[in-house]
Amino acid sequence: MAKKKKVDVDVSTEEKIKIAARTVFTRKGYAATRTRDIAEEAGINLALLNYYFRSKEKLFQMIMLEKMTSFLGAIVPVFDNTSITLEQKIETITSNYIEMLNENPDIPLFILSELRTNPGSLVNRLPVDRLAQSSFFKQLHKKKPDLHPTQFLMNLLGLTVFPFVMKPILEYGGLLPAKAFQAQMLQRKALIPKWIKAMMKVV
Amino acid sequence: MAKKKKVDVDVSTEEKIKIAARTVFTRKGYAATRTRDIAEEAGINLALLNYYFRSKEKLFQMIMLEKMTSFLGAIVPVFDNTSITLEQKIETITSNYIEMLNENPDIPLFILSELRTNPGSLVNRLPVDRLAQSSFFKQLHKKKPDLHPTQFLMNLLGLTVFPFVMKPILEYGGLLPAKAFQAQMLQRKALIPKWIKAMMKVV
DNA sequence: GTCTATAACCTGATAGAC
DNA sequence: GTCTATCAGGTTATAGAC
Repeated sequence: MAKKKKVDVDVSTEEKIKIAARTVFTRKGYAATRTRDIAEEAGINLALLNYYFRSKEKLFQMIMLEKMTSFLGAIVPVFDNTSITLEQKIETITSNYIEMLNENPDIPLFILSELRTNPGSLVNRLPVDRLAQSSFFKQLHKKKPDLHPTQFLMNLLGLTVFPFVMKPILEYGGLLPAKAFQAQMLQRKALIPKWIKAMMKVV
Repeated sequence: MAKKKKVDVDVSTEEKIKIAARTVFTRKGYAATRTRDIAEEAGINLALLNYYFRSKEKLFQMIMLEKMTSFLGAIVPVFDNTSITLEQKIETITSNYIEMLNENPDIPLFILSELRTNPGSLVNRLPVDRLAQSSFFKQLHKKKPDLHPTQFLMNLLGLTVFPFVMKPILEYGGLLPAKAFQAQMLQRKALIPKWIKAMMKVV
C-alpha cells in the first residue's frame, strides 16, 4: 500500500523545494536569491513554491530556523548541564561543534550574515542572555574570577567556529583545500581543549 | 568667525553619497540595499548617485575596496616584514587589528558576508596564496614544524577578529554592551600574545 | 498537484528641464 | 550640478486551465 521510498529519486515536491532553498539561500543569501532560482534548482515550477510555502519569506524562515536549531542544539544543552565539569563542557562543545560544522560548514557564516541584515527579527531566538545564568558561566566564574565569561566565550568560539567562517577565503587560492581543511578541524578537536587549558593559566 | 559647523554643508555631494553608501551597504548588505536608500540617507536625489558614480555596482566596489584595504593594510605588511621576530609580528598584528577594528567593528562581517555571495569577484584581491611564502609562515614553520601555519592563522584571527564578527549577537540582549565590548577588546590586546605563547607550548 | 500566463509592484538607470 | 518624471526590465505572488 505505502509507496516504497527511494531516497535519491522519490522525494516529495515539498522536500525538493526545501533542499533547493537550502542550497540557494546558503550560496546567495536571502536578498540576492530569487524564487525563480530556487524553483529551477528544485526542477519544479515557480508557482509550486508559493503553493507549498506561502512566500519567499516563510520559506526562508523555515531554513533559518533549521540552521539556528543545529547551531544552538550543539552548544546550549551543554552550557546548562549541571552534572559535568567545566573541562568536560569544553571538550563536549568543541567536539560537538567541529563534528556538526564539518558536515555543515556554511552554517556560521549563513547565520551571521543573515542576522546582520535582519537585526531583531530572528536574533531574539538566540538565548544569549540566558547564557549569563548558565552552569557554564558559573563554573567559569568560580574557577577564574578575573576572566570575564564573555572573554572566554570569544576564545572558545573563536577557536572552534571562526575557522569555518574564514573557510571560503582559505579555500580560494588553494591555500587550504576543503579536504585538508576538514582534516585540520579534526586535529583541532583534540587540540583546542588543551590550548584553552594552557591559556587559562595566563589569566 | 568659526568654520561652518554643520558637516553636511562642508562636505561635497560626492562625499555625502560615499558616506551614505558606507552606512547603508554596511547595514543591509549589497543585495538588500536600494540606490534609493542611499540617496535618502545622503539627503540628495537618486539621479545624482548615477551622475557621480556610474552605477550601484561601481559605488559598492569603491566601498568594498576601502574596507579590504583597511583590513589587509593592518596585517599584510607585518606578515612580510623580515626584520622583526615572530613574537613581535604577533604583537603587532593583534594590536593593529584591535585598534583598527575597535574604530570600524563592522569590517570583518561586511567583508565575509559580501565575499560569500560574490565568490571570485573580489576574493582575488586577497593575497591569500602569497601568505604561504611570507616571512611569518617561514618563521612559524622553523619554530613549530608540527603545527601547520593555517592552524596558527586560525588561532590568531579567531582570537582577534572573531569577537568583532559575533559582536552584534553579544550586544543584542545586553549581554555585552558596545562600551564594555570595546573595553574587553583592549584587554585582549595584551592578553592574546600571551595566550598564543602559552598555546604554542602544547603543540 | 502542477503548469502557463499574467497581475501588481519594485528597482536601477536615464532623459531632459532648470 | 541638481532636480522631476519616466522607462525598461525584473521580481513576487496569484489566477485559472488541466
